Amino acid sequence: MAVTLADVAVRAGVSAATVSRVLNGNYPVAGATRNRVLQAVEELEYVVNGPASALAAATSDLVGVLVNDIADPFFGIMASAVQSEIGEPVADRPGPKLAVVCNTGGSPERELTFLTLLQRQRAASVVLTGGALEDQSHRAALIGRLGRLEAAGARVVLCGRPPLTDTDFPAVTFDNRAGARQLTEHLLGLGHRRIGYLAGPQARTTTRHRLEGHRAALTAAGLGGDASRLTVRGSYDRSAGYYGALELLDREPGLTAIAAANDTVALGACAALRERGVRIPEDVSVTGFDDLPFAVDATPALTTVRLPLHEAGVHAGRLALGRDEAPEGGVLVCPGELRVRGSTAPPRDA
Amino acid sequence: MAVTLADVAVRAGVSAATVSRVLNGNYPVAGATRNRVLQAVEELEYVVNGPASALAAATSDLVGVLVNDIADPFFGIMASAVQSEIGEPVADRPGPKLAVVCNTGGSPERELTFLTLLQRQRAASVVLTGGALEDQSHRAALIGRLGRLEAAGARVVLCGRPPLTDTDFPAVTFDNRAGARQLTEHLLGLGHRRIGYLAGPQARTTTRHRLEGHRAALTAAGLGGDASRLTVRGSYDRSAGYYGALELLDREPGLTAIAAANDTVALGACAALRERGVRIPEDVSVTGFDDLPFAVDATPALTTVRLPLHEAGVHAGRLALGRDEAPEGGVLVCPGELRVRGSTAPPRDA
DNA sequence: TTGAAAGCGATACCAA
DNA sequence: TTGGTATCGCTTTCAA
Repeated sequence: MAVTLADVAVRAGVSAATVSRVLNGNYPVAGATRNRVLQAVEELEYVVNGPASALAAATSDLVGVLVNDIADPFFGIMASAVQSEIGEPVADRPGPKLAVVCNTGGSPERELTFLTLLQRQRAASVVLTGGALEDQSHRAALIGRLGRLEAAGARVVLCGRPPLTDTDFPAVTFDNRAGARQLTEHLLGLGHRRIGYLAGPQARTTTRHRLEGHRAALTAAGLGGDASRLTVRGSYDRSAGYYGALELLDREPGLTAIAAANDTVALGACAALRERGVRIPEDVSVTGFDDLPFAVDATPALTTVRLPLHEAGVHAGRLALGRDEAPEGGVLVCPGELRVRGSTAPPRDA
Repeated sequence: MAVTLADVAVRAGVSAATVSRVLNGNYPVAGATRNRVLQAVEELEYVVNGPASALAAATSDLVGVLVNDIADPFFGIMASAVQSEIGEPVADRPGPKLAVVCNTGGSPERELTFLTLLQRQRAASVVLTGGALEDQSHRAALIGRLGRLEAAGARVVLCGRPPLTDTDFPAVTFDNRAGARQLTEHLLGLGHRRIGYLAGPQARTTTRHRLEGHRAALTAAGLGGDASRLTVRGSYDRSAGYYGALELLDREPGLTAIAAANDTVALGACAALRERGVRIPEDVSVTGFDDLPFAVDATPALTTVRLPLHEAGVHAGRLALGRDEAPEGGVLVCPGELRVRGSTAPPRDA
């Protein structure tokens, strides 16, 4: 049988209550007693029984992090940002928390299922990252689930998706519209006129907002007419960028630039262009939306809209821990900031 | 207060024991009773209390997956393979397990710490993925931790690292030596004679085995003399590939090929070369070790040694679940398989 | 086939 | 500053 708190108590010659107090450090204990307890813990190699303590305290030290695609470095960075934030020992609360990374794969059902699983584990908090599905019935189901989670004592934080109306869960969001607009404006400023756009999957907040920003820029430049012909939709992965770029070249051989809804897609597009013998950035410029270390040096011509993702993850982590006040109106917007990296070539016919 | 098993029992007009039996499905219950219980569960929106059940049953349905770098798609793929193997999450049945992805960042201390946290959660099993540190004292500490985990009832599986001598934890491994050797032999077969090598971090099993394979190929070709001059060490990330490639070009301007210890490093190398105006694959060929969807179309000239990663994850998942017999001697080797993708150009002076 | 009741291991309240 | 002890919600014999 495993060593229990009672064993430690006997060894240290104190009561179970005292051991618990020492371990949780949230109650005054005499120095000498304290040392004896710690020594007993050491000698017996005692490891707290998480479930038992979660049962008694009615909360665990698990933090759920829902991601759309765990193989995408974007989410990897978010997850580790949250983990490093919650992993540090905190003054007011005992015990480092453990992040449970749940990969929904973008599936709404799995999103709901994971939330139930996390509720079952009595997760201390839950961070939902990445774009949300724009679907009324899913939205309703989601709100129901999150409401029950909150009622069960969990803290809910949205990170990278807009706040849920009719709820007041704190949200850390990006200004996707403005960012995408800046991105396209930048290309326009360089003289590009035939710009393809690789959009994300249907009915996602990020997809829509970024596309809106892109179109707004085009329209302002009097190029709104071509917009829909030069937009290809796909998922947020590399293959979408690959096939999307080929499709764009097909539709418009005179293309001089491609803007992608995220960096992973942009990399796929670069691959397709290279395979076709198209030079980057001399024949076509490719730009992606995120700003991952991942993408930084992969495509030297990449123009990125800087979104402090890591920082956002930390914010979400703090909110999940309850260390920050929820921001004004429950929403914290991480502003976009344009950053041009390497050379972004002018269009061929400029 | 949250809905409990007792509430469901009252509602269904049965005892708590019966509800438990219905929910766990591991005991005969009359059909009618069963239905009444399930209906009550539905009506009350009952969610099992994981900690309570883990306490009573002395085991949880958490499976820990330790990874070296969660932002590396390699580990993302491993993690999701394990997750999908241990069970498509289903809310109403306690069967499916939940993967807890722990990012060690390659730090030995964090590795140990996470293992303690997982033991505390009474994890049903633990999968350690990726190369292991070659350090006696860490190895001893690790064996101690894993032994205690096992004693506490957890199943331990190694995936992508060699078996631990003096223990009998099942292991799923890759033939890193043979794979790396094949990779370099392939380059040699194409006529390359000045081949740079981007090795991984010090004291890692994968680093050493792959380097040995590479050197064996060079030595067999009578090129062992240049090996150490043309080897640069770094971490397993993109920037290591970036700076490593620049360093290699510096040391040997006449370089015609670069082999990298993994795909992420290879991509970094490609970036550096492009930035320097070196053509890939015309001036220099770059090859990476893994075979990730991630890398597949990123570098068309990439020569890869195919390692069935997903399959390895599945194996690890099965072993973690106890669904497979532990393989002979506790070790399952996933053989390497050479696969050439795209064109790998001949050396300039060939 | 079902119910009653004894734990599982830690927490926190109430005394001392 | 400490100890005793009643929970917490579920699982699992043991009886019925």
